Amino acid sequence: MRPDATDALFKILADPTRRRILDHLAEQSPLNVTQLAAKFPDLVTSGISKHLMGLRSAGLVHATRDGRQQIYSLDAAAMASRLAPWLKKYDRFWGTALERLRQLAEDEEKE
Amino acid sequence: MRPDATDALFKILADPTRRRILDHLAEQSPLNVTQLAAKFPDLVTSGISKHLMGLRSAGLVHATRDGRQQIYSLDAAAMASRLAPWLKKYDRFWGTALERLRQLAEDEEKE
DNA sequence: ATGTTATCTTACCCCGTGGTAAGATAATAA
DNA sequence: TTATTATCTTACCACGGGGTAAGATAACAT
Repeated sequence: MRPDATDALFKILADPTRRRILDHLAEQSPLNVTQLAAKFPDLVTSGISKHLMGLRSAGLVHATRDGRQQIYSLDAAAMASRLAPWLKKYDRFWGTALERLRQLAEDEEKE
Repeated sequence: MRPDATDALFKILADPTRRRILDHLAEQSPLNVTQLAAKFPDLVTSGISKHLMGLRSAGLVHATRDGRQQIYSLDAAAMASRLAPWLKKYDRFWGTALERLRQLAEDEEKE
């Protein structure tokens, strides 16, 4: 009943805008708040900042300060380790799915 | 802006009760609605039914009818294939994380 | 046929939260 | 110092959605 770490992770990942922020940071890191906000023309900077605060307190990104700017980077290792316990529950089923995933990645590389 | 398949997936996975339903179905399938509802003493059957309908329309579980009972099973292959496109975006980062995941699974088997 | 059981449907409440706007804070510039 | 820029904070609104309760359906029992 009381929310655990996995609950917090999926709650954070539930929002499309936050996942898109992660996508952008995966493609290019680091970025400051205004650079990220520029990628979302129909959103306002404070909203992006709020999402980033959430992502940071969830530990999926980390921020360093340069002057007055907060510079965000993806923490992919943290993402993987937060996700692992949940994925592990279904190992029994998608042991083959991981193979398939690896295959997808290899197919991608060939293009 | 318009929601895509990944948005729908994470929206469905966002709710802790729905993930727990998936957990139960991973542990034991198939189960009918009342059997599943019995696992959630502080929730009412109609709520569980509603969640199951959501999971079914998201394609993560499938239901067969036996008399007047709807019998639900986990569709782990579907889960994996829905999750793969998103996971694939981060392959570059957690190529090693997949190894780590496999390692976790192997450690589990030893116990 | 009626009664009963299992599930779905509908309507409703209410809390959480994404989004915005405006003010506060902090750091650079002049 | 003052002005400006970048970010955070706060307050607020509005919508979505989880949860419940009660009614509707459908299938079996008698």
